[in-house]
Amino acid sequence: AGQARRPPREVAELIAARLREHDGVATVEVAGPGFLNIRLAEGALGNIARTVVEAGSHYGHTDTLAGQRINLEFVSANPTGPVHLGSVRWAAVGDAMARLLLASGADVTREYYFNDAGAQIDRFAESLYAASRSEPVPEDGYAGAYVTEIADRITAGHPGLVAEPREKALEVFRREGITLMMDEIRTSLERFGVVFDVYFPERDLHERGRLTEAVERLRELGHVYQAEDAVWLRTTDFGDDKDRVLLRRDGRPTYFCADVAYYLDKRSRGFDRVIIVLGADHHGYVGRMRAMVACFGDDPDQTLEIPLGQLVNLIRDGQPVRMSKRHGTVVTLEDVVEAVGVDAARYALARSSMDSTIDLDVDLWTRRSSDNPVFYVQYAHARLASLRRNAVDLGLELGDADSVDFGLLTHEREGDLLRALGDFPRVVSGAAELRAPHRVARYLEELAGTYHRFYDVCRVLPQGDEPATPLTSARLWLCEAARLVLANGLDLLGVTAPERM
RNA sequence: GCGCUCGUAGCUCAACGGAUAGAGCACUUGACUACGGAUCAAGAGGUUGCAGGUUCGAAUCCUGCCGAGCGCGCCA
Repeated sequence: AGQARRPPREVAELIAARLREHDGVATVEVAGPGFLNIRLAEGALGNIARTVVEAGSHYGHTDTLAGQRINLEFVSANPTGPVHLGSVRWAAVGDAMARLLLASGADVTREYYFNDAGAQIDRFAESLYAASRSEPVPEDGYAGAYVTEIADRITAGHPGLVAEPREKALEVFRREGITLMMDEIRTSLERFGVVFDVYFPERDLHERGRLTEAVERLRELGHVYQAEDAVWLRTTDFGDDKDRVLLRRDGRPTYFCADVAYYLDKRSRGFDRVIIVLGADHHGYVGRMRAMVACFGDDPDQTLEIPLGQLVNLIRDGQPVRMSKRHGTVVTLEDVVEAVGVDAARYALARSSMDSTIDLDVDLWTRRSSDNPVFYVQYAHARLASLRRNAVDLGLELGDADSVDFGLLTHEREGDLLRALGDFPRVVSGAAELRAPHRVARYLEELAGTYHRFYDVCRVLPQGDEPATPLTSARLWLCEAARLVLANGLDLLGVTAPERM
């Protein structure tokens, strides 16, 4: 309407007139501010069932993001402790996002950046060292049972380590500690169904001289200057609040400097879009990252995307579980899985928009009833799987699509279900473009409801001695289509679609 | 102090500037010789934190205020 400079309703009338000429369109009416309500001819929707079943596990896939090479970084928790509750949300959401992008045709690499260099690793090594000698946790050190556990494992593997001089022992604790911690993180993520294509160690950037290269590149581009004996990047040229130090007075690079090199590395690997999923507590980082990207001559709107997500509270017995890194009382990925299971955890964390803070109520998500949304959806799938088993027992198979009359699916509830199934590909591509996996979850909840309402009034299998009819066949196809969409949708969220519950 | 994010039914949360703001739970009333009742039907429940503004149209965009969370190191 903006282009045509005509009132929306008038434009709608013009389009409506054209649509009415098509076969298969029964009526078109203009409603509200300019909506087109298109009613298809009786039975025209039925073919959706055939389309879905024939596409199978591929139904919902599109090529809307074809050709995009995306590097999707998420979790990236420091290898100084187990993955904690905050990061679990990004594991669930990030992985679902990856699946959505893949389903939309993008070329996606899931990436985990682990900071195995820097001060926090020194503190971790010192904490392990202290634990091995039963000394108190050092200032700013890491507490918690896992520290002692890992220290014990390292000393067990290195007899005589206790007798080594401090510096030498620290080196062993550092090296082994990172390895053991990363293994543990990787294992727990895999148990959560999240597998990264690349685990990228920060140390690689340092060892290959990538930081120096990045600084030199920026210097050539004229964005670097020297002040107060340090080397700075003039990020304020591109909207940052203040300029940022790349190399400290003593010549050592900052954490930000490593991130600059890391970005450059991703670009050099051929990614045209870099997505980094972060918690809202890192929002202060966005400005300098965008500015840095602009310094390289890239358009931050095109190549860098940093979806920020709000935090999660774990609720047990109606009370938020307090976390304290200092006291080592953190809720870990393992704790979450133990409390509610992988399916419920992944679903619960992915079903809300990233920008709302969520409460993960253990009591709710472990309930085996319809208050629990993941159960409601999985139940619908199990019910359909059961129906399919019953059909097979009666000797009824789907058979050849050409012998099925899909035009028989004219009941109002069949229409509702068919329309919902037909929406799925758009829901998926829309969720992918908006980086909003929760839209898939909401859609599935609605689809489950639509299916239950259909099932309540439309008998599928013959009762008693009744023979199967052409309508039986058509409805079996419809049910299989519904089952497939539920399964495909759950899979996009990394949640299983059970045959029985 | 400056900045970012959030504020929607009793609760947990949806809503790509568009139709009468929607689901589930909880509550009320119905449907059980049931293809899985772990379901379905109906009802009730809202000044979208408050006040202005932009727009044909605002929960959505802009300004101010209130409230909550989080940032503001040559830490990572």
